[in-house]
Amino acid sequence: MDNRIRVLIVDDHEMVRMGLSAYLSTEDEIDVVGEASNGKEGVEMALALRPHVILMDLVMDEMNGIEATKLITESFSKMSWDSKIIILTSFIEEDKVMPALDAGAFSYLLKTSKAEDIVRAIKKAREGESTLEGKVGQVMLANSRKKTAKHETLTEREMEVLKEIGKGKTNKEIAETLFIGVKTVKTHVSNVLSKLELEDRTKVAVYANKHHLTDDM
Amino acid sequence: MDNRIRVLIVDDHEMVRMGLSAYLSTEDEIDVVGEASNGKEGVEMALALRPHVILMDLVMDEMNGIEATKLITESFSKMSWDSKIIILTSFIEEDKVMPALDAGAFSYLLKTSKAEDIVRAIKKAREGESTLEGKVGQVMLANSRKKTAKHETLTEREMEVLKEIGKGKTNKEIAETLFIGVKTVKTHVSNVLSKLELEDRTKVAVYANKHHLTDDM
DNA sequence: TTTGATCTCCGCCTTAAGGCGGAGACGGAA
DNA sequence: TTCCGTCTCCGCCTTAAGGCGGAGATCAAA
Repeated sequence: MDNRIRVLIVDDHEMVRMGLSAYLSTEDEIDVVGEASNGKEGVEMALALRPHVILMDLVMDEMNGIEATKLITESFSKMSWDSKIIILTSFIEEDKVMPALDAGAFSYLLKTSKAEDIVRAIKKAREGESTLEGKVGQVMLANSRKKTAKHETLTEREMEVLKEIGKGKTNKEIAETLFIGVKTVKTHVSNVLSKLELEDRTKVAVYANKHHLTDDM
Repeated sequence: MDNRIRVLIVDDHEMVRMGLSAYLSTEDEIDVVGEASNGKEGVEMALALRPHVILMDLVMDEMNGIEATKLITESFSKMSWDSKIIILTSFIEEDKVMPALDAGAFSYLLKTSKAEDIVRAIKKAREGESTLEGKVGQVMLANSRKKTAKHETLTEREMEVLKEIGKGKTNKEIAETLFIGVKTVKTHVSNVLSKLELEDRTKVAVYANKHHLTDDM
C-alpha cells in the first residue's frame, strides 16, 4: 500500500477542476483519484473511492456541498472510515461556513487561496489538523454571538408587516393589504423596530432585503 | 506580427486562473499574455498588454468585473483599440448579466462551461461574434422591456445619496457622511424621488437594494 | 459671454412616522 | 379559572420627511 494522499475533487466549474487537478498532479504526495461535477456525483464517488481528502465546492446544482458533506460524513461514520472534507468556496459565500462545518466539513478554504496553501491544507487534513482560512474565525465568532437572527423573535403578524415594509409600502398601504387599521400597523411596526433594534422603517426595509425576507424577487 | 489570440485572464480565484491558463496554453492559436487577480489589476494589465480577448470574472474584491469592464471599454474607446471582454461567472450571478453587457462586455459564459466551449468563445470573440450562454438570452429579453434603468439619470451626488438611503441612513446621517447640510440632503432626496418616480425613502431603499446599488455587502 | 447643469443652502408648510400609554377580544397553557 | 401572548384599536404628542419656491456659486459647453 502506497501512502500518497488520495484526493477527490467535487466542483461544478470545469475550469476549477482542471486547475486543481493539474496543479495537484505535480505534487508527489498527492494523487487525484477522481473528479465530480456536482454533489450527487461527489457522494457516489466518495463512497466508491474512499479518498483521504475531498475538496468540495459549496454552490452546485443537483446537490450542494453542504448536503453532500452531510451525506458523506454520515455514511462514513457508519463504516468507520473517515474522509476529511475541505470546503472550497468564494468569499461571497462565507455565510455558509457554519452550516458547512456543522455538516461535518473539516477545513475551510477560499478559492482565492494560492495553490500551495491548498496543498498545505490537504497535507494538514491528512494529519488530522484542520485549516480555517479567511474571515472564517471572525465569522464563527460573530455568529456564535448572534446565534438566533433577530427576526426569529417576531410574531407571525409582525413578520408580515416586516415583509410589506421590505417592499417599500407605507403604513396605509400595509393596512389595506392586511385588512387592518393603520393604528394596528403602527403598533406592529413599533414592535418590529424594537425587536430588531432599528430606528426607522427604512432600516427595516434594508434589513428585510438583505435577509431576503421579501418573498418576491 | 504573429496572429495568435492574445488573452488576458482576470479572476481572483487562483485555481481558476491556473486551470484556464493551463488549458489555453495547449491551444496553438491562443496565447495567455497575462493574469490579474482583481479588477484593478485587470484594468492596468489590459491597458498595458492590449489583449484581443479578456476573460473576466464578475465577483472580485478591490474592483468587480463590471466596473473593470466599464473602465476598460471606456479607455479603449478613446484610443481606438478594442478588446473583446468575455464575462465568466457562476450561474448564481446571472442577475448581473445585463449590467455587465451594459458595461461593454462582449460575451457571457458560465464557469460550468466546458473548456472547449471557452476556447470556441474566445475564437468567436476574436472574429467579432459574441457568445451568450445560459439563460442569458431569456434574461436579456426580460430586461429589454425595462429600457434604461431610471437611476442612470441621477447625478453623481444624487447617486451617493441614493446609496446612503440604501444603507438605511436618515437625512441627518447622510448629511454627516457627505459633509453637507441636511437641507441639501433633502434637496437631493427630493430629486432622487422624482427621478425614480418613487414616493418615499423606504421605496428608494428597496430600489437601491434590489439593484445592488449599496456598494457594501 | 451666455447658458445650462450641478451643488449648495434657506424658509414655510403639510403629513407620515413613531413613541407612549391604555385597552378590549381571543385562545391556549398552566 | 387565571394568566399570558397576540392581534386589534384608540388618543396624544414630537419629529423626520418631503413638497414648493427661491437663490448664490461654480464650471464646462456653446
